[in-house]
Amino acid sequence: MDKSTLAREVTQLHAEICSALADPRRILMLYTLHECSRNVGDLAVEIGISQPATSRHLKILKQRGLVSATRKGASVEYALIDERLIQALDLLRAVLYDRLTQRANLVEEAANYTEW
Amino acid sequence: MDKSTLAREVTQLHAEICSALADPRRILMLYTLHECSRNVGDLAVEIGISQPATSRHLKILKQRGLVSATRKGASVEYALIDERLIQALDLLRAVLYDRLTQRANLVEEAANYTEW
DNA sequence: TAACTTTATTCGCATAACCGAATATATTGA
DNA sequence: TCAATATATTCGGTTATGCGAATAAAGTTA
Repeated sequence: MDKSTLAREVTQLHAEICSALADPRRILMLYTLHECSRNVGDLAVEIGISQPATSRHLKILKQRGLVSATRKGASVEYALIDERLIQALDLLRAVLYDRLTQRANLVEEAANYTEW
Repeated sequence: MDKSTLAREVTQLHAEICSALADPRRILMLYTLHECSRNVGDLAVEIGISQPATSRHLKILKQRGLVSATRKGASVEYALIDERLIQALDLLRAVLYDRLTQRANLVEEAANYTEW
């Protein structure tokens, strides 16, 4: 594998990590697991989705190396792998907030905007 | 709109930003635009994809508020909106590198692994 | 206006992602 | 082993995303 092929592979993996983040439930899961590790059932209740859906989302996060899974008796405890995932999410959220704030200011300034 | 509805909306937008990052070409575009702003044609050459594909990817990045577009005569110059997007991408790439390095070390340590 | 350059969009299609429902697997404890 | 609990997977169908090819639209210059 030559250098540019390697770079392409890494960028592909980079995109796969991002696509693991590209779902609101999975983002909530990561923030929730950042508080503390949890098993599937508790996480399902916390996020408000079904057990199979929770399990499938966790599988995706695990495949991409974002969470770890440890069996604890009958249940499986999932944990956030790396604090930097939260840092990255926070940065993106900050960009988002700036965008919303900016838009809100425009609305204030121009009262003829009735919806946005 | 109540508080939890708002939170859900924001998380949805958060996920939409992440999904804008969930493609290797778009990641390359953001890193490329971080060097300097470019028009569509130059970016297409740099990334190595067609002009229509480039335009479509840029449309997605623009819709999600990640790049800006400024017409400069016949061409349109695209620019990165926010440095923090690169910081976020770098953090995710660092997590990825750690994962790859860790895996490589395991391979070194256990010579009976022939593929990974 | 006509020819040219640059960018954006549409169309038809293929693939990937996601869901609910049902079911399978794993673990514990009686 | 059997019942109960916890987790994971499969199935079928829907929606979202991506592409190339063709075409439209916008801007420039003669």
